[in-house]
Amino acid sequence: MKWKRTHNCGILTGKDVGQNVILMGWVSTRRDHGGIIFIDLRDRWGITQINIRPESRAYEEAKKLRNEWVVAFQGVVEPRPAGMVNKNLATGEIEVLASDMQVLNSAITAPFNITGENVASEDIRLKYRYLDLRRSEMQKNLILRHKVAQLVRAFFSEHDFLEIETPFLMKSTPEGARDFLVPSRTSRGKFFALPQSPQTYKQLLMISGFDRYFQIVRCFRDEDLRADRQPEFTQIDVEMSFVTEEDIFVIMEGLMACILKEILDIEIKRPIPRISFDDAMRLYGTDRPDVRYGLEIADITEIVKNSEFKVFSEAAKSGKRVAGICAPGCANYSRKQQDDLAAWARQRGAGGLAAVKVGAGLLEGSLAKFFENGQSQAIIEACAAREGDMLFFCAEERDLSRQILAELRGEMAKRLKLIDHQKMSLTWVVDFPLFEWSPDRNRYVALHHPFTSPVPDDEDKMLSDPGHVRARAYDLVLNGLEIAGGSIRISKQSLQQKMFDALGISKAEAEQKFGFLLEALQYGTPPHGGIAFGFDRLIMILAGCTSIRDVIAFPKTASATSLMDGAPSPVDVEQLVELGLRIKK
RNA sequence: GGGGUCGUGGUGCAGUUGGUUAGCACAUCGGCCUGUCAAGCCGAAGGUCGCGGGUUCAAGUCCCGUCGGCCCCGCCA
Repeated sequence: MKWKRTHNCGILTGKDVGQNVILMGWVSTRRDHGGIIFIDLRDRWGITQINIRPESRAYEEAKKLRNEWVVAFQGVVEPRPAGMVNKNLATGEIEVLASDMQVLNSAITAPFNITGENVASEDIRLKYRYLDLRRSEMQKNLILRHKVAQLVRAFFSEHDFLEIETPFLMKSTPEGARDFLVPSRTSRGKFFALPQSPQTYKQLLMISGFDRYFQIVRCFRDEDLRADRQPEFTQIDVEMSFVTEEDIFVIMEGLMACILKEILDIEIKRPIPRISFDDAMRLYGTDRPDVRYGLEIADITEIVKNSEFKVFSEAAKSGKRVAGICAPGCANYSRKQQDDLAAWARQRGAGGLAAVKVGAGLLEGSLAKFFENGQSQAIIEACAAREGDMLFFCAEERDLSRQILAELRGEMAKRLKLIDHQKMSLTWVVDFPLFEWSPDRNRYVALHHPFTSPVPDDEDKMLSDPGHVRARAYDLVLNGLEIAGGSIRISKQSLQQKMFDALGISKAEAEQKFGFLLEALQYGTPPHGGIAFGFDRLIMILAGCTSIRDVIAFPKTASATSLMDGAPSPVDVEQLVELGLRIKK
């Protein structure tokens, strides 16, 4: 490389006209007119049009240029002729009239188009991820990711937080997700685990006195993948001492306000609304409600218990819930549309889906005759329905009812185009249960994690009535996606021990697995709590993507492999021998 | 572990109820062209339809299996 670059490809504008410049980048497109040749030269800052005329010293060489070759151009910034300005380009007012050129590297033909429409399928993109990342969309996403990371660091730093790194090689702990294990060479037969989150470390940092900690940190969970779940992902991890929920909410609301303002220029209203877990489940059927639209669930079990409509009354009497949503203005739904929706619900495990039209103050249609006027009116009132609406009900066990209606809400919102995609709706979900019954393990498990503090009033129920103990836990939900979750932690050793008891973890096991924490808690632990954001998910939403793979530079496939480098892969026998491992056939 | 869906030249797609030489766009190569910006025009090369088996006179098209991508359930404190 004989030359030194003077400018990047996204910066030159009309005010630079006349300057002699040297640009370097990739050939994005070439337009060879036989005489004049145009090259769109691309780097991560943008695209600049290079104009190569037959009289230029670069001309003969430029005829050989192909897409994705790496080249340097020397030339003068010139204004484009009248009417030739490209408004789609930041540099569209100018072009560089090339006087000389150097090919820095040629390129073989790319396996897919890097510029233009015609986006390759995802497996090809993943195999050639380094080329996929040249596409402007991917560049935009990773630049956005960087910007948010910097905002987060600046925000926390300004609020007196310290970024402290914690180990990736740690002790495997029970509970929670499956660990990724790393065999130890020096302690043969023993294993490290990669952190599912730095949970215990950040609590220990609080004990150490590092009040106000944060970290943008990789976490690892060996569980099956989803569009919003990767085996390694990034959290914004936060912990504070001498705080209550309110202190944490205030800081996190400040962070979200800052990010949404800086990135999307959206002002959010603070405080962010809160909803209890119970209310969320009752009104939305899920603990992460999308509140960009209404369509709240109405429970009419008690109203229809004594109705003539056997499907409802018998279900109600047998303990099932009869509940539904009101679809505004859908009274004109055809028989076929109703049947399709019922089939859709049956596919999800429902027995069926009853559709009832709302007329002037009374229900209408084939089911209406089963309800007395009083019942009819009560149903309309419970659903806050108006004439011209359509009510959809199912009669199922509580959990299935919630699950189906939660999905139905989403489906109807989509069909009725009730979702404002510009909108960012944040909600705190609070008052989670501390425990959840696990039929698999035949015991209660921690809904959040075993270090979550119970609500003080409920402490005495931890062993006698675990199902009704509330947790000092909270989630932050953005447009129906959980983007953060946290809690006030247990800071007393005795309460932590009680927690393990309630979880059916023996003294011996607790000592073996969490002994270090139980011991540490006795050395003067401040009350503390925190939260962790799913950084990838947050970026995904801000970028308007539907998969976190699109905001991660080198993601894994749904089966947790890397198509680019072929990981995971077999290793040499020698490596296994060193570790004292043998592969079972 | 289960369910769904996709798999056709380098890439993205089309291929009717199974039936003559598998189409189109972009990319590639060659030619023409001095103002384009997804340049244009002319021409060429390139696929046996993920893989294996089966049904049939005949399969890209039907069936079974298998591999891979994606989505969902389980799982994810």
